[in-house]
Amino acid sequence: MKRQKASSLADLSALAGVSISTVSRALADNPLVAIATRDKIKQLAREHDFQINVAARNFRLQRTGAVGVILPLGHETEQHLTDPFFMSLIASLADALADRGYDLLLSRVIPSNDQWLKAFVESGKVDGVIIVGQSDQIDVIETVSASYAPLIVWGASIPGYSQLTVGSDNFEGGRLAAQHLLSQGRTKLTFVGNPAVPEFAARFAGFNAAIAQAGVPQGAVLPSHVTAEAAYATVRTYLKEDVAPDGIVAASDVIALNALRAIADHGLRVPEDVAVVGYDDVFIAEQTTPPLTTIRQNFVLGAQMMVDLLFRRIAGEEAASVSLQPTLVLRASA
Amino acid sequence: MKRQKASSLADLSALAGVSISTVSRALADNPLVAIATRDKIKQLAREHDFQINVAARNFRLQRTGAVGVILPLGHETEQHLTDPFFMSLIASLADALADRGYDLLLSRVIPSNDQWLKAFVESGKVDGVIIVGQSDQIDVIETVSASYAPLIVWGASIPGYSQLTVGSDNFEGGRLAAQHLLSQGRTKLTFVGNPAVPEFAARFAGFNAAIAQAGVPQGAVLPSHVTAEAAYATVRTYLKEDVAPDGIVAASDVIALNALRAIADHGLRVPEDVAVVGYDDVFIAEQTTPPLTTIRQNFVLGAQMMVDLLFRRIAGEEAASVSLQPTLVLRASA
DNA sequence: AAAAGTTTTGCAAACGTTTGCAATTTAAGA
DNA sequence: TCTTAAATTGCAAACGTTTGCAAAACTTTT
Repeated sequence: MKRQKASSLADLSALAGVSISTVSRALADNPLVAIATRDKIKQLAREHDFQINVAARNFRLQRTGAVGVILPLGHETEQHLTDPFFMSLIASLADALADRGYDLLLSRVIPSNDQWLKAFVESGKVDGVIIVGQSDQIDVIETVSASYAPLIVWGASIPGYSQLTVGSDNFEGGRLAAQHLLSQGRTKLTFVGNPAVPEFAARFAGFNAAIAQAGVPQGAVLPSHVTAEAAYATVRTYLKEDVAPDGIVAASDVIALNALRAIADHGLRVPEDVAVVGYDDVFIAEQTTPPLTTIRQNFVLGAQMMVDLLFRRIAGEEAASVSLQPTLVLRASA
Repeated sequence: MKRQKASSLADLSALAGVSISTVSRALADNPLVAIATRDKIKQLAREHDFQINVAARNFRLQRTGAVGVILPLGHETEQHLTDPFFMSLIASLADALADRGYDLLLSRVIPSNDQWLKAFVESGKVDGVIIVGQSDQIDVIETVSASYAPLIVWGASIPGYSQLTVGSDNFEGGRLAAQHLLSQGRTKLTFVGNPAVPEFAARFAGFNAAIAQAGVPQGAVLPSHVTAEAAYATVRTYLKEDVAPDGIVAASDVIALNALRAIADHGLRVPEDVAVVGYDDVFIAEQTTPPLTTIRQNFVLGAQMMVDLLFRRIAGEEAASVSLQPTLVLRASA
């Protein structure tokens, strides 16, 4: 009977013959309580394998110990389901939050009205929110972020918007990709990806900037959706109807992957006839045929920065948006 | 000043000139309170956009409103990071839980000692736990599951273990894959994947059963790790040293993908020289060259079943393990 | 107009913690 | 031994809800 489980401070205090407050303080190693008492109580806690009730503590402390991570599924419902980049980012977020003793509350939301975010932050379920990808909800985010500080967004920092973002420099990434192709003497470049997605818009802008600087003919754009079949079909059709480009910059690796297939199925060779540069450097990028030259985003660092900024905001400190520099990863496709 | 935000029942009760209890009941549409009062209070709540404090409510009701989803990273730390199948499963879990008004608390754990699961369930942070993949923690899970009912595992149901599992019938899946190759007249089959992983062990057993039944020579096994490079290297080496098999069953699509590459790099053709069957039917499976014939696991249904069983357990009802039938998806690789 | 019944409201406890402050015990100084 | 200071402990409130039970306010019946 001695080793029964103690499930509250009250249980433990009865066992130890002291008050609840003393038990609470003892377990927190508060020097207010005599060291002998402290040890005795901690020993007792161990014996009866006491686990403090986290929910109760958090409630008393007026916090939740959790951070909400939201995936808004705006224009591309399918995308986030499986997009390896976002998944890696989330895994890293989970780790970074765990390091600080926080839990990750995962929430997929399909925005139906523009109250979803407001409702979420005001529900009191989390101490802060990280939104993974702006999707088409940038204005909703902006509104809420004006009055709710602990809110960090993975995505583009757009002029005129004050939301706190962390993201790789998509303009630079797009520029890098195009520049790489241009440096190989390629002049007919096409960007595949839907510029309605803010991230993609910036990549496209960088792509254009590189082209403009090189003084070659303007590039084309294929506003493909992110899903696999859509990207494949788009590129396939494009190759049939038009003069083939000699270089393709894809807005993501998933798109690039399908571009590779489309090009192969069309009877052209990569990179000899058409070079392809992807974006993200997801884990399959090095397993495609040929392995994909791509723009790498450092998701581990990104996750850490987001969590960093978030806790700064929670603490009421200043914080500024961060732009991470993407890098070109050279493989065989370009 | 009128439209100030009310942040507690107390605020609202002051505004309405009634007691807190009445407000609480009114918002819950409790018929105990007069309909006129109810309407008035609900109106007031809307005007001052009142949001109930979920944490406080859950605390009072002695629940958390959250379910923990744990990814144990046992032998293959890298695997779950990006494995598309698990990610899809998690996304579906998020949806299924949201349907019931529950939140998903995501937790990646690298088992250091055998107390991690016990500590988690006793922390009082969640109302139930879903473990995604048994990893090498099957005994830890079994121990905890003996005394903690609301615990569901995605994985294999193994004789002698009583943990409540949902999983696809891995034996059947392995059998299907091998049988398909055998039906094409192939006789020298190899299984690629590490049988120390329980799921893989069952697939391998099914693979062997099909071979035994067909009466052809026993199959070989390449205990590859799940990571990309490892799988590639394993297959590559294998092809060099030995008589090439004419059929490969991979324990996962990621492995299959790399087998495809290794075979191609070795100068053999798929499926003419070597046919390959994958496992999972992740979204890239139809984008490989050639597209992958594979065994599909229905993760949407799987997620729903898990959530179903979990809530049955939470409600104290009976529940039994579920085995989902996998299906063969025919594409070009076999 | 009083009694009995019905509807509506409010009081207060409870959930398991943490913590300011007061009370008690112990030690130190005279 | 008595006073004063220091160290240790305990009391009680608070966090925002929900809910059993008692009280109050109405209705109906007599």
